[in-house]
Amino acid sequence: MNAETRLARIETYHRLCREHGLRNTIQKRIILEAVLDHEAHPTADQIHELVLRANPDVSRTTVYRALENFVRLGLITKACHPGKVVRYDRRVDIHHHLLCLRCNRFVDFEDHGLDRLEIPDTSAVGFEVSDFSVQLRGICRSCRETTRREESP
Amino acid sequence: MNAETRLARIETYHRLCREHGLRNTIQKRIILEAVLDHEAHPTADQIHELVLRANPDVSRTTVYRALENFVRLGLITKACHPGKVVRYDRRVDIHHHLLCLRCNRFVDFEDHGLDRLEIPDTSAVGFEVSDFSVQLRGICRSCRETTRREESP
DNA sequence: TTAAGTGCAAAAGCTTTGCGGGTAG
DNA sequence: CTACCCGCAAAGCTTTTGCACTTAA
Repeated sequence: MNAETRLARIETYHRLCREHGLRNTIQKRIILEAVLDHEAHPTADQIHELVLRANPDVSRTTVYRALENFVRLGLITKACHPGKVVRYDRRVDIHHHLLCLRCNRFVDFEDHGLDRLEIPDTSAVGFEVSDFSVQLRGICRSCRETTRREESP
Repeated sequence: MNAETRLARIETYHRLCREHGLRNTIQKRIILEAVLDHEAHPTADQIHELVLRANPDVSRTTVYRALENFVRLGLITKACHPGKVVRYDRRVDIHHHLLCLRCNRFVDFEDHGLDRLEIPDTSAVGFEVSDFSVQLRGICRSCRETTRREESP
């Protein structure tokens, strides 16, 4: 995430705090920065670990609370994946994902063709769609290489 | 799920058991049928509840083990969603999802236009894509109605 | 016969909650 | 000042594991 986008997001955070009567505490600020600096799709606990480097006194509970807060404000999102632990995502714009069916690796994938996908009519089911994302499933490079090595030893 | 598809899946299960040297036990059979009969995206615990109706002696542990087994065999899949609990899906064919950003409702969505999406080139990242799915995010009917009621009381 | 599968109990891991005290606005 | 927020400890869920016993093939 480039410095400009990062700064803009932090400004948005301050604005949303003012608008919603929320407090801008040291802890929340550190937690937000930790998510923004994490490229992958971190769990609350992974964020907590990062946060501890900046301030060893921030509790796990506060991290859980702040992250849910940020999601509600639309500052970050939750990643949609098949695992059993919540993962957060600093990205709020349209992007897509690759999922490895063997090792569950879950990474971002950029493609302008996919971005231009035409959203179908969902009025029949009463849904008002605002956003979408394509998930591509398959086998990642390292898993394919592992398979090849096993098959021809 | 129509009776024909259901039967075919159970036959596939028997074939996969033979091919992999796995046993066809009463428990696994009941658990498989419970997933096939569940239209939504059930958790392991929801499946366990259903299973208990058919046989009150099947343990939760066995349900967890069997479901992971079925996923590995490709008999069922795991649903990709933002929650903190694993959800299973009896569907293994191409289909799409609607996610309500307010209440987290997560439902299937059929659209042949989306089915024909052209899979982009992922060779640069080393992924071999076999499958895809589109997730449409927005607000569901009942959440929109709740909002409207709150705004104009 | 024998390796896969099962149930139980216990452990492990993730997330939320209640509460007393702290602090930003 | 006061409403929001914090840290702690404890509870609440979900999921996995070790082990002795059972059973399908």
